[in-house]
Amino acid sequence: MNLKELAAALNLSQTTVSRALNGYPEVREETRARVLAAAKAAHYAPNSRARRLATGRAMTIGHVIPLTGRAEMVNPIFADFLIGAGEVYAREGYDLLLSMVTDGDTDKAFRQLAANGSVDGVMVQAPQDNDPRIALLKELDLPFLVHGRTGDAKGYSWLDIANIRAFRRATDFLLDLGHTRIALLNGQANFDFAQRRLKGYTEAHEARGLAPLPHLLANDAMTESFGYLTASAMLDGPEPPTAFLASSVIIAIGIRRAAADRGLRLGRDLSVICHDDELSYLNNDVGGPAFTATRSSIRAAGRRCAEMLIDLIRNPERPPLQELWDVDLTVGQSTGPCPR
Amino acid sequence: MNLKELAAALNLSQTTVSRALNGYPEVREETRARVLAAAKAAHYAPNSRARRLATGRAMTIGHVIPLTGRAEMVNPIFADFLIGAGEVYAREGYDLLLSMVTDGDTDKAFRQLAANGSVDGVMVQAPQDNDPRIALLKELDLPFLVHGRTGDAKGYSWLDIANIRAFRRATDFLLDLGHTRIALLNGQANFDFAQRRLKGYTEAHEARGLAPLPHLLANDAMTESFGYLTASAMLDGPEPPTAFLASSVIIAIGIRRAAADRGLRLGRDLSVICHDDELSYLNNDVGGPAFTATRSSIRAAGRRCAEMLIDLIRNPERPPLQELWDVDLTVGQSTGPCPR
DNA sequence: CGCAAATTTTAAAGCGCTTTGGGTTGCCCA
DNA sequence: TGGGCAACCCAAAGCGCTTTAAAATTTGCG
Repeated sequence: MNLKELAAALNLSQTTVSRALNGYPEVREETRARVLAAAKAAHYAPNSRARRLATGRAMTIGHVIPLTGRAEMVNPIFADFLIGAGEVYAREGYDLLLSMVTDGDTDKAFRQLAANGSVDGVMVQAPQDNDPRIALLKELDLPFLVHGRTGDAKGYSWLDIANIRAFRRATDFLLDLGHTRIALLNGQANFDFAQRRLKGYTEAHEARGLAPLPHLLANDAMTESFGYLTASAMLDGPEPPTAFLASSVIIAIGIRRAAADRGLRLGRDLSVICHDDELSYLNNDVGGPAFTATRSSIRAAGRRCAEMLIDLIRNPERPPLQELWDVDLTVGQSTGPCPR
Repeated sequence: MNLKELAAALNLSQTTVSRALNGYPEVREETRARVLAAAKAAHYAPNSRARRLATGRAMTIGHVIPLTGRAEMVNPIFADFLIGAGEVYAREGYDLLLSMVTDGDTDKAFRQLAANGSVDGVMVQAPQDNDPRIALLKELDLPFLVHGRTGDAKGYSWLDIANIRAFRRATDFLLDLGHTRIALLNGQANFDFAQRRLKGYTEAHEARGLAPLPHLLANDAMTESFGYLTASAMLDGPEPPTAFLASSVIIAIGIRRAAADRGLRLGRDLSVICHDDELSYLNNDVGGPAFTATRSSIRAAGRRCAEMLIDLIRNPERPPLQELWDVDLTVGQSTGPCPR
């Protein structure tokens, strides 16, 4: 059943039927009712391919996930983000086009999307310093929204959390407890968020005249094994840390395993703070939060990012939207005063 | 730049240009070369909306993710699956349309997809018994592939792992080690895979004249907190288990936390086996596998499912494709003989 | 009651591509 | 010389919708 047939069955023109269906005012309410009833009865749904061609809008938003060898670290986080964004897209009538590209092809993917018009806008996640994607998307004149930010963060729209402040806060909390050997297990160094977190960590130290210890800093994809191996090595090495700061719950879980292996009790023998994206399957709150954590729901971020991007798409002339979310520190069972 | 302009610039008809670009034989190689060069120079890419309308193919595959209150458990698993599938789609020129729907609307979502022709086929994950989606998709005549299976598993295409065998194997392994109080922390009971795993577990017991202990069986969304809370309760309860069987690494991590809280060492005081989907950020293999596990890469499953689905789309008359993957048991550090 | 204005409906022109069904051209061979 | 056959190329007809411009109908009002 297509529009033509439906119109014929109703003895109306395609124009009128189309207008009735799309809520245009120039059709009598009685006619509209008739049309809607017939459409429903016939299970008519406009062909989206034709509609997209006719309107010139794709009603689709693209998420491009680069698959580098290692940065699939994005997974646990990107999934929840995706779900948040997807909820909003569904509500607003947008489709979500997910594109997996091998790392070097990100450029090509964006150009392709822009050239063949299969999306109205794209979401950019986890920017690195001076991320080339931003310049490219500006050049392509494709609406986009960055989750995170980079560089001077001017001239484009983004939503980010206050990483510096969060990690400064977390570090202060540990310093206040008397810890001085605090390890930082961070994400890969080229990500902007990792740099900001390091900055917060460093600032907290410097404010007290302390210097972070280089042997306690590590960057890598945020996997459980990174947490486990690095914590193990640090704990077994000289000048072991008495506290860990981890950029993700997943890393913290690895740290916890390393601690357990050594018979160390979290919160007593060893302190751990992590950044908690509030992943749905890693709820940190059951029976009181397990990990002391800086928290910010990545899913909520996905939702808000989607809203902002849609806003941008609908109002192309809008100046950049920028939102900085503050992050709170939840004290859990994984921290305690520095032993001895 | 569109086809018309490109053709005009080349002094050729749209037909010829289109054919040259799409590799049809009835165009001279010299002409084709000219066309390709011009297209490249002009950064021409055919408008996908127009192409889809003209060909009648969407070149898109749909994944519909139901967002029930709790089954967002799917997350960690669906993300890796998605990545695997996405790799194949990209290679084969298909787009991936991701649709988040609130649980009751799954039907509507599928009907919509079918009616407005925005996808050529859909992927179905985590079927429940007698999953209504399967009947619906048959009725809608939309190609689909099920990851998992249900019911008699005839009459439609699927890829599944040998859940019964895997869990029977794992249970036997624990029984062989002398464990008799083996807890099973399974996924939600309505999922087909959970039922099969329970079956494997039960069969292993019955083969030795043992009966599974009801108080050691639990079903829920596969989160860390489910593992933690349930294991905690069981360990503190009467007749505590000496071994756990978990349907996911995430659950096992929760169990490990419960064990650590009680000063129990895995592999010595308590044994744990889990099913490992080989999630990229939860590598179980660093420095020897942490958990003894039945393993099967969910990402590889995603890849294969995508290939099968595309095959189905391209050859609509093909009889159902069905693949059952065997699962191997990797012995790690989390299991040992029953203490005492 | 009649005419202009407002309301409702329509025919037809795209949107940018693919594809059908012919045309041309050039070459070979009788 | 010309008929037949490839090899190339093209005009035009869709694909199913939206939207413009105009026609038909109804309404308002002196």
